[in-house]
Amino acid sequence: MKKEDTRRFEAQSQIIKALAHPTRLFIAEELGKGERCVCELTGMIGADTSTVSKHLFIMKNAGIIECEKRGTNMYYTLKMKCVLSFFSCVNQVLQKKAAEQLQFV
Amino acid sequence: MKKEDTRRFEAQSQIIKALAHPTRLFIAEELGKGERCVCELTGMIGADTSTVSKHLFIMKNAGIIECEKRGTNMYYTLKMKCVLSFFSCVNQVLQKKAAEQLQFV
DNA sequence: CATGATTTTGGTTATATTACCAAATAGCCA
DNA sequence: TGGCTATTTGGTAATATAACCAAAATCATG
Repeated sequence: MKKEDTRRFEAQSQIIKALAHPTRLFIAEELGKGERCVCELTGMIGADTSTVSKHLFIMKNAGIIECEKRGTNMYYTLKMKCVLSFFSCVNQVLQKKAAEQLQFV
Repeated sequence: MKKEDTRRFEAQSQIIKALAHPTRLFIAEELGKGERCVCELTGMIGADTSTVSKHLFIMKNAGIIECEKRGTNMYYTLKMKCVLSFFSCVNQVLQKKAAEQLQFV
């Protein structure tokens, strides 16, 4: 593999990693519905605020979401809506796995 | 977040994690072109055979690829072609990031 | 300015991931 | 069978992730 390809795959994997966590998938799906502040997300997720804040940082850093401060609140929005298209494929994989499991019953 | 949602997001993230590594992205892209045996992939990747084998296991376990043994070789194929659609979105994110970087020069 | 609310940052610990080496396994063929 | 090739599995060490708590930073408001 060429060095330039390695860099490309590293950059790509950084973005995919930014989605590869249950909490971050939830955030992506939730922000797909509209903007949310950290406290709203924290309430829904049920983790420490600092934990949620760090998840948001990872996603923002990857370029998936963006934020805007209004008052004391930080509002996050989904910048790259296309990541929502991941879900349909992922669910296809899950369905296929489930169907295959059934064959062995 | 409900318990059942948590399980769903965990299952989804397991699949996305199976793609969230440079080597595994390479494998996905390569298998998108056709079946490959472990030794072919190992040659292209330039890592230990056991390392590549473990990457393949993770992807197979996630339901993304499947394999078939012929002789002493194990041939892997991309089972869920839809994962290739991830790339287009990921590249959009990368392009947008690159474009934004340029603004600050 | 002091207070309270929201968010981020720093620090620590626990867990997960990854790479490599060595050894085991499986299949082919002389 | 014995040896050769391809692949997987087990073990270990290094690194990366992730959770929580505490503390700092930011902003509105009395």
